[in-house]
Amino acid sequence: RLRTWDSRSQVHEPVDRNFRQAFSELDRLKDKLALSDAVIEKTAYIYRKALDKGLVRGRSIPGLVAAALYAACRDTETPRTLTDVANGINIKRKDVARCYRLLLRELDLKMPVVDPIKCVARIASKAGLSEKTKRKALQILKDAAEIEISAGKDPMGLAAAALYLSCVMNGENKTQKDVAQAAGVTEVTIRNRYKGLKESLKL
Amino acid sequence: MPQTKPIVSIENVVASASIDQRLDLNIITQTFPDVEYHPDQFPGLVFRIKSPKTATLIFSSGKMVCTGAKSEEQSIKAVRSVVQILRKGGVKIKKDAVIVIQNIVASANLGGKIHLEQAARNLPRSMYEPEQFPGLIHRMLDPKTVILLFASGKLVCTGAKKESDVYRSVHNLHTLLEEKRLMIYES
DNA sequence: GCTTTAAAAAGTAAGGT
DNA sequence: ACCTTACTTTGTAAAGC
Repeated sequence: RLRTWDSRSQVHEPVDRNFRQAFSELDRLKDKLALSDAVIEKTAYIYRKALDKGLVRGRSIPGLVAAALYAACRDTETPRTLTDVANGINIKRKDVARCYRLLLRELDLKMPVVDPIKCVARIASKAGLSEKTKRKALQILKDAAEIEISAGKDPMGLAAAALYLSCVMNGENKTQKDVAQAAGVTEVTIRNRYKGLKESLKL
Repeated sequence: MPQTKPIVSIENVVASASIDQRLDLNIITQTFPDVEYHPDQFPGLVFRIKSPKTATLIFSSGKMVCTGAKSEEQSIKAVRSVVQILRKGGVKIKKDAVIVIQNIVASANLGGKIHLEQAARNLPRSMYEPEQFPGLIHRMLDPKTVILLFASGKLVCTGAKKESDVYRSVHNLHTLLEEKRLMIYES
């Protein structure tokens, strides 16, 4: 396993030193972000393709490793945000996002769109919400997807709003601020999505 | 073929120009008090004119970049105007500027909503990342342009070198969306 | 890669009242 | 809650770090 790592460029190039350094960081991240072996292997596969395409030339290796890792999470629908990966590797979120889009463009990768339903569990546990509230939020999001209110909206904001709406309906005492903080979005976004969900789903 | 006629507006035209002679930007700065010139920050001097409303970057090499015009014609008119104003201010410019349109940005409305998520899966060379940006980014090969497509059916087309490229791009995408049944009409 | 210019789309964000 | 301002994305040239 992980033989992919060893079958790249010559061991004496500066690029290779950075390469090893970047991947020792990936090992740290594996624990920090609780990543599976499958995700790590997929990261290796994607990074290898980027190397073969010459995408690493003149670019920061950590940035591309982070982007490959994020792409692997997306491809396997592992709920890790761009911010999680960026914070873990200690790079700006904007840089990881730019490298990620470069990988999609140059390697012709097609990723499943982030599903707000898969964001619910994380937000709910961070905010300490009940199972009942979580269940109702999932149903709200399923209904929302069918009416296509989700198009163009941040999945995290939608999931947070569905959970907040669910709290209100279940009488669970959580503030917008609690949910917003757990989801990493602002109260304003929750308010806007909440309004949209209530109106379009007539709840 | 498309069921609706898209409404297209040219929003910004970028042109490069050269008067093939060096310029002293410090003298221009003294002559025209409204220009912005901070060589530490950027080598170009910013020269704004009210009509056509544009901002032209002037470099010591005599090359320029004009941005903000609403058409190819206005962009060319703006560059000529800048050169004329410089001459009136005492700057000796021998040749007329050689102007090349480099980029045209336009907005358009296809007149119907879009199944964005399906479009992301069915349109080649497209990416849709709602956590990063609300629009789907589509790279068209001919004309070679990039279109930012939104769920509302509105879009932004950029990268065109001619106004006709804009209309062709919008028509091509509109036709493609209809063929793949990604448009939702009647609102 | 960055710096600066312009403009649109729609979403998100931040600050003030 | 509002409003305003500002940032995200796309493309493009310019000279220089």
